[in-house]
Amino acid sequence: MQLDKVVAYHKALADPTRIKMLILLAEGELNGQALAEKLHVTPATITHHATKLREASLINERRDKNTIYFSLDNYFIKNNALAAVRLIYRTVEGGQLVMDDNQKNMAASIIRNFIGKDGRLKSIPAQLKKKLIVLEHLVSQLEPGRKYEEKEINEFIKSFHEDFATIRREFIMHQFMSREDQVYELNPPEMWARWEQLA
Amino acid sequence: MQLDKVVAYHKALADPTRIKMLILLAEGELNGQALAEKLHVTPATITHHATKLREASLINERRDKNTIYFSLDNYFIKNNALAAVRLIYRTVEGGQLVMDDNQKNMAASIIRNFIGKDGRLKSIPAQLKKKLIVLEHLVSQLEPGRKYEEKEINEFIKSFHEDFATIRREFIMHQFMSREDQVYELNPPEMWARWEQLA
DNA sequence: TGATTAATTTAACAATCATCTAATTAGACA
DNA sequence: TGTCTAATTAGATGATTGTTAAATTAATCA
Repeated sequence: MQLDKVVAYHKALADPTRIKMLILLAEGELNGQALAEKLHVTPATITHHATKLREASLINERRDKNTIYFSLDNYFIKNNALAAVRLIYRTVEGGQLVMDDNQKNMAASIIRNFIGKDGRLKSIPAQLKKKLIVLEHLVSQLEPGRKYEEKEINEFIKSFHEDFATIRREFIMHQFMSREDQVYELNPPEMWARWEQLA
Repeated sequence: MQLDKVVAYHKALADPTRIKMLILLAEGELNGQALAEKLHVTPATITHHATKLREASLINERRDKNTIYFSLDNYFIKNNALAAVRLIYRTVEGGQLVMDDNQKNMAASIIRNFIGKDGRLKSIPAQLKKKLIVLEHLVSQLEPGRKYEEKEINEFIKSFHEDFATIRREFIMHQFMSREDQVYELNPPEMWARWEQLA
């Protein structure tokens, strides 16, 4: 995850014509001339941009007779999306956050304070740092990648605390989860709000 | 169209010096000269890059005496990281309506007319079509799925125009947002009032 | 083979960009 | 007031970039 690769990825996406190419290709593969026509540029321009996208591994090509069809490389597009965030915050190693022992102890003690022996949340911490620690603790018990209905999320939260509306809103607000069309999903840990350097 | 926003975000991250600035700031706030020293560039260069990062909302500033301390805007950094991916793949599933170039140009020119170089709204268009274009432009800068308190919405609007009450009412009237129990939320774009076929 | 079609390369252009030096602004403080 | 100090601006320079028209390559097919 070196700096140059991250820069290259963002350079590739830092042009409106190239993004439009990718949007078009998301609906299916297209050849150079078709792209040129739809975007009102010349084929030479498409070649130029295709080269940059290919260098960043964002597209693949397939040859049929003498026309070349471009298609998305979904793997690279999606996997580099968070590369910059990872690099900047450099907190992640194999999906898990790197904390020093001090921080681990501090988090454990706060969780002990706010989570009862029955596993339920005694109260919602008012202090931001403590709140983030507790929210992270809760959200870690959700399944990554699974889609949850709002009702399921409510039930999940209610097994910890009555005020599911507030906590659900906090999940979204601090990027622990995202919602799209009534469907909730856990965000990758890179996106979670961090508490480590808060006072 | 949020394409511009996505491009701006990736442009901001498409330079090694800027990424290094963000990496340094992830460990804590720093002033311009400290950054200049650590990166072996002149303070003028830092100012230059800070301007770009600020325009993309990736950093915040705090003044103490005559020193300005930069810090990360974690919210914007993390929330834009997936913006490109969402934009590229959304068109497929959403079956979103696509504007033709005429309409794009018309919208761009109206936005140019009513939004100053500082990003603020010069006046509220009287003509419905123009008003919808401008409202859509404003509302596109809100985060889908996030719940906003009325105070937050007011602040958001005030960063564009003094008359937040009128504009907030327009947001509701044209279904850009909905309000429930004092909590505001962006509606899905399918609900937004459309201007495309107005005279 | 020659004709056709798609893609690439080349050369050129204007625009943008990163960086520097030097000059200027804006606050702080004595 | 005048002197620091930090930041910004202005102007210049060299590099990179997006785009095009024109020439060229590569593959197909009659």
